[in-house]
Amino acid sequence: MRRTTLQDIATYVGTSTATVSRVLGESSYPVRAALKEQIRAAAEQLDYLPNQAGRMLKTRRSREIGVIVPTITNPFYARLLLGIELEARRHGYHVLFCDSFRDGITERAYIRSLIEKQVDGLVISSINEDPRSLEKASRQGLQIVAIDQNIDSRLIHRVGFDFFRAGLMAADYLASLGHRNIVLATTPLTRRSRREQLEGFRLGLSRHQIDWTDGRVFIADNEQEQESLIYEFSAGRTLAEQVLNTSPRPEAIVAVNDLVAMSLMQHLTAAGLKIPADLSVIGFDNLDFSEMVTPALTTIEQPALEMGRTACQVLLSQISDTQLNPSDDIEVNHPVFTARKSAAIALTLEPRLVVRQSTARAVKK
Amino acid sequence: MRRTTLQDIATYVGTSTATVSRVLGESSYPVRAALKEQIRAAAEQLDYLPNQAGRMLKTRRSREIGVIVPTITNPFYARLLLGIELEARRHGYHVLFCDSFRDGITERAYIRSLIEKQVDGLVISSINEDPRSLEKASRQGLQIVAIDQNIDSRLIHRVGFDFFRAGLMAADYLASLGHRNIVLATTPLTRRSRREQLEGFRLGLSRHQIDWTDGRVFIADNEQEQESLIYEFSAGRTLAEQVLNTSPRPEAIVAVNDLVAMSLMQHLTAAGLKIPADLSVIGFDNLDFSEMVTPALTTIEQPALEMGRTACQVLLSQISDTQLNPSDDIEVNHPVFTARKSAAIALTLEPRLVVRQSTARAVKK
DNA sequence: AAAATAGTAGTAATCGTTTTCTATTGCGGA
DNA sequence: TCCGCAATAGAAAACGATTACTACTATTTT
Repeated sequence: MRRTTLQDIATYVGTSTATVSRVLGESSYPVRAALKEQIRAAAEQLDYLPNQAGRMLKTRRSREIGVIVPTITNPFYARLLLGIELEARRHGYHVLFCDSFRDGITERAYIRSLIEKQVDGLVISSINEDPRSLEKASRQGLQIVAIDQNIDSRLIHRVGFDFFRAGLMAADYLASLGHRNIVLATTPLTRRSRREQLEGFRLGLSRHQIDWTDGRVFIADNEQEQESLIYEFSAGRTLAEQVLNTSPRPEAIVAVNDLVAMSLMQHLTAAGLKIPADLSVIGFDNLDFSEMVTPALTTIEQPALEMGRTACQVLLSQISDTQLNPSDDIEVNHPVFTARKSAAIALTLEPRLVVRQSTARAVKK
Repeated sequence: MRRTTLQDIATYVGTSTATVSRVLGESSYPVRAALKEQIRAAAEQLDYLPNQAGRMLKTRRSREIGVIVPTITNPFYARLLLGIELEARRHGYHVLFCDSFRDGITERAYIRSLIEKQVDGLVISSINEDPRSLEKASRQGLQIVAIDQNIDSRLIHRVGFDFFRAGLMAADYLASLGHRNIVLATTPLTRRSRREQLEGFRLGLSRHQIDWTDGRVFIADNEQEQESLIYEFSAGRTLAEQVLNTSPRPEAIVAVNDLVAMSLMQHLTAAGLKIPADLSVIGFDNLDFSEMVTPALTTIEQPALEMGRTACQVLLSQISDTQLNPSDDIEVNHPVFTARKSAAIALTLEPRLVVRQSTARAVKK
């Protein structure tokens, strides 16, 4: 049951571990062709698989990156993870996956644990506003890319999304359809991205001379509820109630993301409202599911897969940078990308409006 | 930038690595209380985090388990992964996540790579029918739990689902609503689970004296298409076309899973059919999304979260079994569970019918 | 009073790699 | 003929943790 080691092969062939390592590790160090063959054959014969723990200890690289997301049951993050994984695999890296379950303590424990595992880098959608725990990790030599959020720190790289512009676009679009009584329905504004979205939303309204009042933002405060594993679905229900209890009833709703939008529509429809005739709804993300619901959801796309890919590219480019390994350069496919030595990289992806059936022109009164 | 090691702490305090290791590792070996304190303080001071590579090499355990699924963008697998992770975390284990992208080669490469990483165990929803690559891994000392499928092997543990019974229930339910022209719409029958589902479906029909013909099974053969990352959505479109081109048109459809069902409904509705008035549809899985679509989907629940949890419990129980570590016994919450030494464990979860709005009584003619 | 034992700490071996030395050839050029 | 260098290979020293030994006290036990 003991696994085959380099030593086993060396003994089997009658050579030393040094030579075996050189052959199997494709080193440029010269070894007699015949011996090479013998060693390869023996490795095959004995089902040799290198023990990464040993290699890792010596080389100080694990070829693993950690990924921390708030909830994998949100398809947005599932897709993000896929993008990261696809790119990681392309470069021979593995993904250590962690679901923080939207809990700061769990998140910090994971960061710590990932450092112990010697991951070469970390992609995180952090739920902590405070960058200190990340900066500490960064000072331990860990390369970090924050994703889907904006963190202020010279140590942390960022692949973000223009939430402000997204909020602006949503408000602008609804206003341009003639709606005036437009509201924002959101989960608590604990993440900066949500606050930016709100600011964009406000600017959008003001551009159309729509007055701001605090009544324009509905917040679901059932962050803790676990009745559905997708907590946005509970939030959507709560928000639907709030909307129904408000008079005059809003004509158009900007939902903080597609999941909330879907749930909102479900409950509003159940209460007898016709969407988009009675009420327009717009979401953010453009999940695969958003065109499966009825009516198909109008939304602002946030390209999860591309975001994951890009984040991973940035991370790997920085890792090979740090480790001075010029052999395999990682190319980052982003126009704005410029690798500056020892400065945090920040990329921003642009929102795109996807019009479907959940929004309609305001009816003239 | 160099990380703190045990040696650094030892030097700092003026003691040996042995003592430091004993203190920080909470060993039962006695160490003077004062010294203990000093060491702990120094560890804190120097931001010490143990290097798992070193530990792993010596202890031969990584406290990592690998998870391989076919596509994380399918919420069923996302949820399964969550269940596994939740349970793993509870026991101090980490998850190395791998998406095989429904590709056998990739899957095998991952298995190999996971062994190299010294994972203590593996949970896999394998897309390879042939258990040999898994058995080989098992012979390398890896504990393996196959999930969401049935694999024939004395070496591989299983946490499955009664697909046969599920297929039976679906057929039975539709027939009991008075439908006679019932069909099965599925992706290719490359997985055993699908074939079992089909067999259950056949038996269900025969119990209601409904004749079998090959025309009762529709297969979408666009497994390769990547137009949507959720390939079931393309499959659903293809199947919808097949259904629309068939005459007489089926009265009721059993879809191979909820994703296919959703897509089917979307395209059939787009073609002008009313569901469930013109046609009943039933799915499998009971995704969170299945009640968000219109009409809300009737389906047979396959409890993904519980399945993930159970699989992880089984795996961990076997790991601590192998490693003769009786300290932390893992409890498997399943009635049928019996830990038999050196025999594969097999658990089966039972299907449950969830009735919603996509199915209705047949209209009398 | 001698011997066994509990408490405490350090030395050194070990896990499986990689890599730096050190050594031994044989060969071409001076 | 001698020197330097390329080709080839093994010995041994890392990497950072754990742990089996060894060793020295200070008690207990007999």
